[in-house]
Amino acid sequence: MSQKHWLMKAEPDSRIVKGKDVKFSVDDFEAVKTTPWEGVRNAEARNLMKEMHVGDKVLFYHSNCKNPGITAFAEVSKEAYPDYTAWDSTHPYYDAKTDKANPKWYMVDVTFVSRAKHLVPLSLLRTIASSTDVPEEVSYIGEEGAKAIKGMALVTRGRLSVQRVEGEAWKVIEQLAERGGWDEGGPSKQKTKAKAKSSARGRKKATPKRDDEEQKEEEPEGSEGPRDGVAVAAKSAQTGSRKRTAEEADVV
DNA sequence: GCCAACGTTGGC
DNA sequence: GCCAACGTTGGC
Repeated sequence: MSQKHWLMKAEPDSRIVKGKDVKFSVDDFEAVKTTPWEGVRNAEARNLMKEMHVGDKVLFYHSNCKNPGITAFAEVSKEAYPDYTAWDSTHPYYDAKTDKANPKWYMVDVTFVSRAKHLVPLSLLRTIASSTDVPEEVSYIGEEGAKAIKGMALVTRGRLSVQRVEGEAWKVIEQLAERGGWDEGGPSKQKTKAKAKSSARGRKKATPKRDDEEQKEEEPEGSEGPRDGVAVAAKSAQTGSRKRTAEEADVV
């Protein structure tokens, strides 16, 4: 398998951008199952999406929230195609500088696969990355595993919203998500509050919307509508990019 | 094409 | 809500 691995960020908390809520949590994701990863407005993140193939595996990451970390596993279900939200002036990530004849921004479709049994917090990954010895509570990942974590873009360059993940690191994340072992009630914690959110009025976000108006049946409230989740990605998307690196930037 | 100013991401 | 890191923009 030439299958590759990736990590994509989304924001689980409500945040209104241009009148629309860009929230897209793991609950939203699980509810819609498949979503266009709209809104990425960063060249490097966009280039990485263009490299994706159907079946590639994706780590779903909660960003800009109380307990940032990996919350689910997903996979690419449609290869890169133009991100039509760039031409929608009402969209939070409208880009007036692009035109349909020459698409600048692209997105892929991503499909939910499963939840991480244990949310794998960024704080844990950082701890592993900064420790000379493998933290005892996750000793099962071994030194090699710890080494793989140290090389993750998530740890070495936080701001990229779409990142490549090496096979070794993927395996370690799987182990961590499956076995846990650290104090999940710690600094931020996440565990228990799991459900309840998505149900909140069923907002899903990005469904199959196309630019006309999608089907958002409910929600009369107007602007801050529920869906659009992926925008998150978008936002963060603009972050990362290359500056000094170029290491993974070779993407182009 | 360098670099300072500015804007944004996103952890804490 | 603060602010550090870092990407982007634009003057020169």
